[in-house]
Amino acid sequence: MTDQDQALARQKVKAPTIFDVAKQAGVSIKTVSRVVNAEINVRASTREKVLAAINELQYRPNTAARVLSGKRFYVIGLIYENPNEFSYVQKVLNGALKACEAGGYTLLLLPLTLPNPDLIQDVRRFVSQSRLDGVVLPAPIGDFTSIQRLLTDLDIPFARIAPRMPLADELSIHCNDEQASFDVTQFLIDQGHQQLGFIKGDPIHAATAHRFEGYLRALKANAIEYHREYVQDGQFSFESGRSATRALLDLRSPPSAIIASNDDMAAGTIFEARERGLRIPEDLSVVGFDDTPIASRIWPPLTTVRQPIVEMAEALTGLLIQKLRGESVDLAERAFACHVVTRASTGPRRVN
Amino acid sequence: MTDQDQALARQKVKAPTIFDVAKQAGVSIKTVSRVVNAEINVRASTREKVLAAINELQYRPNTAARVLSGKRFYVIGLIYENPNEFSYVQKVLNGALKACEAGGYTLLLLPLTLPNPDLIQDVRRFVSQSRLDGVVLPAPIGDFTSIQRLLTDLDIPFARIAPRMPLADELSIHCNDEQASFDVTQFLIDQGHQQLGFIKGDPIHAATAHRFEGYLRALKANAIEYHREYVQDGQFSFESGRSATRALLDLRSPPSAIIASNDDMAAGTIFEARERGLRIPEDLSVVGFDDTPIASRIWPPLTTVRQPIVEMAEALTGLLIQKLRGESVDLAERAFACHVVTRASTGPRRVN
DNA sequence: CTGAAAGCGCTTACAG
DNA sequence: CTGAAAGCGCTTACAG
Repeated sequence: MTDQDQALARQKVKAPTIFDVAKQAGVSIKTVSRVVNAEINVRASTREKVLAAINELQYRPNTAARVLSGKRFYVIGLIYENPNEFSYVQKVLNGALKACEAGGYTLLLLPLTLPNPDLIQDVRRFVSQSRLDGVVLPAPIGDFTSIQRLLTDLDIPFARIAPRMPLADELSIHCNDEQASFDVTQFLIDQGHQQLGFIKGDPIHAATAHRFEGYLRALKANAIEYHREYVQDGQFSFESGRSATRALLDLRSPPSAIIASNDDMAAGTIFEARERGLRIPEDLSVVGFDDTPIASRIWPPLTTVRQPIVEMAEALTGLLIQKLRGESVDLAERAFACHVVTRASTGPRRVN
Repeated sequence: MTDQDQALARQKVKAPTIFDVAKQAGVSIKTVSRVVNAEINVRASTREKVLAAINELQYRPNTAARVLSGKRFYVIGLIYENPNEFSYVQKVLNGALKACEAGGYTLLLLPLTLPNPDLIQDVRRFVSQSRLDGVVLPAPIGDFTSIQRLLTDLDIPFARIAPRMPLADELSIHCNDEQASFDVTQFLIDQGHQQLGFIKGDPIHAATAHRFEGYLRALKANAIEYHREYVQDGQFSFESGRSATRALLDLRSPPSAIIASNDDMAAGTIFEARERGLRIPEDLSVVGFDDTPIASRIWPPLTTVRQPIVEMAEALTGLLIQKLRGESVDLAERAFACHVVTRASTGPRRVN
C-alpha cells in the first residue's frame, strides 16, 4: 500500500469531522459550516484559515449529517423512459452525472416503461422515498402534465430537456431541431432530390413537430410542392420506420430520398429498401437524426444530424443545481446547435 | 388532489418517525428498530403490533438518520466501462436497479472511460466519497486486479459479472458462453459450412476465451480441421470487426461463414462484406453474440446469441445485498443459460 | 425478549 | 462577522 492508501485506510476508521476542522482552524464549527456552504458572512482571512484546514485534513462533510439536520437532500433524480434504443438516455445520463459530480450532488435513476398505468404512483414513490431535491426530465417524460403537476404539488423543482410546451420561468434546454431539419433537407435538395419522403416521429416529442417544420420550410424555400402522401407517421421505432417506408415505396411515384425523424426509423428504411433490392444511395437516399451508434455501423453508414445531448444535459443539470442552492439562474433561452453529419447513405439523385 | 395526494403533501411537512410508530404500537423505539431491521429477538405478537403501526402510519425509516448513527450506508456502487455501444451496460443497470429497489438500497454509478491512467484514484474517490457498502463490477471492470485489491484493502465487498478468474468465496455470476458458442458453430456446420471464420473479442473479457473454446470444440466434434488463419483477433469494436473481416475475406480460400464474438464486430463483418459486394447469407453467413439492438436492425438481421444479462445482474446484486445484510449467501456456481437467436444473416452454404 | 441513554455530524434558529 | 445550544431520527452498546 502506498502512503495515500494507508491514509485512506485510516480515514475509513475515522474520517475528520467539522470539529476537527474547527479546532485546526481555531474557529467554531459554525464558521466551518459557513465556509463549506459558501455563505457570505465570513471574513476573508477566516475563510482562508478554514479552507487551509479543510484541505490539510482532507475534510468532506458527511452527507448523512447534513441531510438529517438540514432541509436539503443533495440528491437529484433522473426520470427517463427506458427504451430498447438507449443511446439518447445514455448521453443524458452521462451529462447529468458530470454536473452532479461537479456540484456535489448524487444522481438517482428511475427508469420507466411506457405506457405505464401506474406512472404517477411510481414517480411519487420515487420522489418521496428517495428524498429528492430536484428532478431532471428528458423528453418525452417531461411532457406528461401529470408528472409536472405532481412535482409542482410536492414543491420539487424540475428541469426539462426539449419540452414540447415551455412553462413560464422553467428550466429547460433544447437544440435547434427545426434548423437542423431544414439543413438536412436542403442538403438533399442540393443533391438534386425533388421527391422527398418524410417520416415523422412520435408526436409526444417536441422534436417531431420541429423536424417536420424544418422540412416544410426547406421545401418552400426551394419552391418544391408539398405532397401529403410523401409524409408518413412514425413513432421513432425501427418497426414504424419500416412500415412508413413500405407506404412510401409503394407510391406510384416513390420518393428518391427519405428523411426519417430518427436513426432507428432510418435503419427501418434501409432495411425495407434492402428487402426490395434497392441500392442505397443509388436508388434511394436516406437520412436520420441523432447520430446514434447504429448510424455509423449500418451499411451504408447513415447521413444524420448530431445533437450535443451530453452537453445539453450537463448544462441543464448544472442550472438545476444552481437553483436548488438558491443562486440566481439565468433563464435566457438556451438553444444548442445541431449539425449534419454526412455519410454514405445519401448521394446525388439518379437521373433516369 | 386525491386523499392520497393530500396525505403525501402533509407527509412532506412532517414524515412519521420511529417515535410515532413506537407510540402507536405501545413499545419503545428500540423495538421498532428491531422490527424494521428484521432482527430476531422480538416476540411475534409485538412484531405484529409494530408492523401494523408502520403500515398505518406509512412509516419509512429515514436513511440519513440510519446512516449517521449506524455503520451502513445502504448504497451500492456500479462501476462500469462507458462504451459507445451501451446495451450491455444498460441491461446490467436495469438488473442492478431492480435488485436495489427491492432491497432498499440506492444504486450509484461510476462510468469509466478506458484506458484511464487515473483509474484507481477515480475508483477510490468514488468509493470513499459516496460511502458505499458494496460494489457491482461488470466485465471487464471486474478483471482489473488493481480495483480488486483496492476494494479488498478498503474492506468493501464486491460482486462480479463474468469474471475471468473467479476468486475464492467470491460473489460472481456468468453464463454458459462456451456452450452457446458451440451451439452456434454447430448450427453453421449443420447448414453445410466447413470453412468457419472466427473473430475473437477483447482478451480482457472472460467471454472471449470461452467463445473461442466453444468454437474449437464444435470443430473437433465434427472432425473439421482447425485452420489458424481462419481465426482473427478483435477487440469487440465495430472497427476491429471490419479489419478482421478484411483479413478473412482476403484469404485465398475465404470462409463461407464468420462467427464474430459480439454483434458490434458482426456489424463490421456485414459492413465489410457489403463494401465488397458480397451477399449475405448467399455468399457469407454471419453470426454475432449478445443480441444487442443493432442485431435486429441491421440488414439482414443477425443470427446471434442472447444472454439473460438483466436477470444475471439482478440476481448478483441481490446476492450482494444479502451478504451486506450479514445473511448467509449460497455461493454455488450460478451459470445462466444463453441461447441462439436465428435470423436471416445465416443460411445454407452455397455449393459452387 | 425489551428498553433507556448516548451519540452519529451536521444545520437551524437565535444571540450578539 | 462569529458562536453556543438544540435537535434532526435513527443505531449502538449496554443493561436487565
